[in-house]
Amino acid sequence: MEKLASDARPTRPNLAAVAALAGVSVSTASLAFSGAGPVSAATRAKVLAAAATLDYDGPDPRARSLRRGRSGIIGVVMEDRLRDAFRDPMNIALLDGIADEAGGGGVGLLLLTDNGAGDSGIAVAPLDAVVLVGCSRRLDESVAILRRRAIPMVAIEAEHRAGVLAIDLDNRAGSRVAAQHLRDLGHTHVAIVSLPIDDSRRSRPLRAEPATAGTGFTALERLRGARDVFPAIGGWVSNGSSIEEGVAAGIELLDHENRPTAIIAQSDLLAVGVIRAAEQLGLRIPHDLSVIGFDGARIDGVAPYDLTTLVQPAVEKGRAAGRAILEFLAGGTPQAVAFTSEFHAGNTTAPPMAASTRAN
Amino acid sequence: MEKLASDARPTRPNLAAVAALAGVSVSTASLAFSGAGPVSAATRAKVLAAAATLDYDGPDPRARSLRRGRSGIIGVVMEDRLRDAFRDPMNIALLDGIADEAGGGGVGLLLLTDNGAGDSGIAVAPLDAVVLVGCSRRLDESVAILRRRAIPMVAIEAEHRAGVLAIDLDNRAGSRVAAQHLRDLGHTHVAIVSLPIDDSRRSRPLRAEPATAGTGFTALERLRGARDVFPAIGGWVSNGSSIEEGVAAGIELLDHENRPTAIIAQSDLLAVGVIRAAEQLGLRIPHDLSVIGFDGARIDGVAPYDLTTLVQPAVEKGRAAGRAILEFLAGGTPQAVAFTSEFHAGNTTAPPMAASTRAN
DNA sequence: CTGTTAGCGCGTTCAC
DNA sequence: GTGAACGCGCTAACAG
Repeated sequence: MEKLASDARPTRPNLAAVAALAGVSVSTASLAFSGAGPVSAATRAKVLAAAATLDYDGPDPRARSLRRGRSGIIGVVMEDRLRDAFRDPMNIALLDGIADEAGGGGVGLLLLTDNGAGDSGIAVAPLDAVVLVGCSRRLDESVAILRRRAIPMVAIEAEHRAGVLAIDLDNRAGSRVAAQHLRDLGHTHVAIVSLPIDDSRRSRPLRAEPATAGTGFTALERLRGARDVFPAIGGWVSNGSSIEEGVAAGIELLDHENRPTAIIAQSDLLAVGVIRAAEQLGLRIPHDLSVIGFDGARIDGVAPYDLTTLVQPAVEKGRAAGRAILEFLAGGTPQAVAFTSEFHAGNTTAPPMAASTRAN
Repeated sequence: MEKLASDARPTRPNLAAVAALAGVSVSTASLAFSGAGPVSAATRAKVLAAAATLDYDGPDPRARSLRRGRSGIIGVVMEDRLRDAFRDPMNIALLDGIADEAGGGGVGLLLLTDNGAGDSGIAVAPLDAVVLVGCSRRLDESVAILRRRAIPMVAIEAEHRAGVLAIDLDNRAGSRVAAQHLRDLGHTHVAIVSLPIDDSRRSRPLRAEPATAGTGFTALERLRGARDVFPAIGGWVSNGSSIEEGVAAGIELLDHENRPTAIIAQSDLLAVGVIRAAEQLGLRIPHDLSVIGFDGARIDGVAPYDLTTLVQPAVEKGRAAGRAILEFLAGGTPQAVAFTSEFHAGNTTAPPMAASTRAN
């Protein structure tokens, strides 16, 4: 009795129901929807009509993905909280590049954050492939899981790992160019404002220690580049790429007697913040202080300055990641890619003021 | 023969294999992983050991999601390209709020863009629920599909639709407050810089036409609010919420004799752009021009101004959406939510200069 | 061109 | 506590 009563379908119609109503077999109905095989126009029409009658609109994505072994979902893993990650325009450009290249044809980007704690969803999401965005060793466990699952991985600017395709940027060489530029101008007292270099996420002075371990791979590489030229360079460790952090760092570094004549900021956002701080302190750019950034973000609000910086191809990095993933999914074996940043000479750097003219 | 040869498993181990090796049944093994049922500690240990031996690490997400009818994925649909959507800090705050509330426990946010063309992935992604972010009628078809699939939908600031839970903001009332503020100060010649109001995505003058149709629901609501106070208000339609667009609009509206004494910008980013444009033209804020924004984005780079604006609870909107979705998924029927924006009196508005003092 | 048959890998009834 | 069997909804082989 109950069974008969519940015959009024409280459940979504399935392909079998449609096929039955259309008077064809399930496989035929399946082909009619996927369009992957030879189906006569008449049959397809019948199937579609039956589907319309039943309010059925295509195969269930979950069953489809089980059967095909593909979900159409690409995971994008970041270590930060979303709000922090998206504050940095480089990450947005990256995402955009990935979406540009791999986002068509029914694949979506699944945003995942993973701080190594384990509840990241990485282990339970139906992923076809993964892009690791600047991910540190904290994620080793997640990476191991994905590797066992044979899910292709691409890492953008991260330490190289077996089984993870690397998309790199010449962070060290670029920073070296920046530092050399300052040295060539005659600067000797130079400080750096770095991106976060470890988990602590505390804004603090940057000592001369090597800081080998740590999570901020990009930050460490850029630091190494600067130290290739100024081995003992110190400065300030920010806790994120933002103008605010740059201002704070700038105040710390500049608001005393023995201030540096030039500052290398590890991102353009930080550089803009440093410039703001300098202005607040009454310093003129570039006469009293040279500032150089990194990224080429073309941030609104730098005006009237044209920031000297290293322009990196952020969108292209994303595109390369997207292409690599498509190639993986097509069964190929994409090659690692290394991008280079390009020095842009703006008007925020100049020779240090001579001591004579310096005193006011 | 072939079958025996291929016995060396080239395929990922599955639960059955693990169970066999552990000498237990599949259901027991399943329970050992999900922890959902009573399993003795000894048995679980055996299962886990077998899993480790086989390099098996937990149920296949695809099969799991078919069986349970849940994928753990929440779709976030935006109409824009990602790069445009993420340029607006409000959208980022929104995402963050959603992730905050619904992002724990193995669910991720799937970014989908849909321009109504149909290849959005919305139809094929294994979604548990969807958040529509400011989506227009162009997405009606996608919405219909989701509705037939009985996938819960939440829409943030969109025209109300049957079967879609609304999370609203008092855009009209807020804009009315802004406009009234200017009127109270004595302004009569006021212009507006609006967000995009249709598909054309062309920056252009805003005529006095009502512009009823169109995709920009939020923009139209805010426009209506302004017209509640200044019925014939005109201005400029931007093609996105950015400082650059604000500058362009500002130049258009201000660089001639008969310029307005106040400008209502539909976003803080636009407002900052307008301020920049005004500065470029040698106008002082707020003496020569009053500017009022919307959002309360606290944009880096407004200094030294404290922008007069309407502060909206963007993160809270996201949180509400996330909570609503969780409630839907728990079988409940969440209620629509309407948020209100709050007027913040900064220092970018003032009475219009008297004619006598005006002519420098 | 179309129908039949077997699973994909798992969770969940039931019994024992 | 544990085991056996069934089916989620679909698609990939093959057979006709």
